[in-house]
Amino acid sequence: MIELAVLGLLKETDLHGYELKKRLGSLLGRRSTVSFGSLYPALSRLEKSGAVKAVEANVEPGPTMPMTGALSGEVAAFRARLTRPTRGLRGKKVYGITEVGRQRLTDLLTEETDERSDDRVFTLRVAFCRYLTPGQRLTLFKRRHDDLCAERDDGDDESALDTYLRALRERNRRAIEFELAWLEGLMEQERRAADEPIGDTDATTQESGEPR
Amino acid sequence: MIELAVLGLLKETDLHGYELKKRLGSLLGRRSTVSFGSLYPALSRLEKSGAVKAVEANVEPGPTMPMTGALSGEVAAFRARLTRPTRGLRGKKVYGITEVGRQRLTDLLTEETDERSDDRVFTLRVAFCRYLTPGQRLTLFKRRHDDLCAERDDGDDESALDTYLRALRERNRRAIEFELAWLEGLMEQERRAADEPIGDTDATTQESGEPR
DNA sequence: GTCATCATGTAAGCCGTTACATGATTGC
DNA sequence: GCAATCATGTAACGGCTTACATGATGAC
Repeated sequence: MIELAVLGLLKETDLHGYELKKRLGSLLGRRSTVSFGSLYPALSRLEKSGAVKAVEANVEPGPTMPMTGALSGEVAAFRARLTRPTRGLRGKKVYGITEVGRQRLTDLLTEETDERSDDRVFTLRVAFCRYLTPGQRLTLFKRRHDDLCAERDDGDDESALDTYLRALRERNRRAIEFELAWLEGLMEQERRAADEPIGDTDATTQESGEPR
Repeated sequence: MIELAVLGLLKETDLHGYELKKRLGSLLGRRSTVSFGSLYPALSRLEKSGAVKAVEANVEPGPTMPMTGALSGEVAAFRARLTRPTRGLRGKKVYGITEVGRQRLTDLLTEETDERSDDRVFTLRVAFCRYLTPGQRLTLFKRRHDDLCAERDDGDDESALDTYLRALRERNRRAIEFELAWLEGLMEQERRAADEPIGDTDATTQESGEPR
């Protein structure tokens, strides 16, 4: 789950941990944001497994001090030797995704998961599904659709429930119905896109990962 | 979360672990059902803390064999000595809630929780809110309402999202709106019930826990 | 007599959290 | 110089899962 989130965000652009957490927060909403205590260890794991690597912080030389003459080069080299090589000016450690990471991301996005694996995983998959092919997207939506149908057609006891249990059932039923309709919209859109393969509406996202 | 579920179910009637799991499954739907590996240890913890205790399995003597004469009593006593006292005929260990447990349940139902504590906790609270006073119920609903409002009024960036991120935002916004309406219905109902204190619609559930 | 189901439990491990510790940079 | 924010990390722990081990009962 956290790996999926990190790789998905890093595929778009290089980022450091702190920024990663902020983006994750705005992606998932205040509820269900990850903590530093799980984010940093996750980054270490991903680095160890070769899915991401620390990259030179891309400091645009724009508003840097003019740095008069030959000495400035020496100073920069000295500072570079002091701080660890992949740390930016403010101790930042910027990560980028690798080829291994890209492959891993695709796996995480398409892998078949155990029916009731956290809604957040599905949400993240949709959030990053622009990195999938139309066919893979359809599969993703279809699987969710089937799961929801199974849940809907499941517990219809209706056996003497009190007011609140009935209210809960009703809420659940309608929430499922709503998401099914939403999914059907997405699937329809996907099929339409497949039908007109020339003037597609969203060509920019296809393989847009800038190769570093 | 699991404690809340167990205590809530046991308040209605004594149950053994296996049955508890089944009821929990139908209460929460196939997604998010708990496993034995967490249920049994949870029961042990609750027993250790005095919130539940093993009770004599209430075997209705209905379809028991006639048991001729004085010997049958001896046999029954022998079997009772063999199996541990609180185990039923089939190795079942039936639990009942204690006074401590009832207090703990009320705490778990009314306790203020950290904004984003699993939706399942809220669902369980509603499922068992018949054990609360109308005022406590209103508080429960109101808090949820406020949390959802905060989430809704939160991230409205709208800054160049792709199709899928926009779809996700829209789904989220509408799901929140829907649940807010649902909550408002529940709150209205609660207030109406408070206004007509005589001919209330659901009197049976008020303090219906049979004292063992 | 054997298979499915009922029933309870333990062990290992994953994934995440909170709390703590540290330090750099910016704004006042 | 001090506080707020940015930034990274570690340690301890919680809660839940899977996989495993065990055994009773009922149906056929």
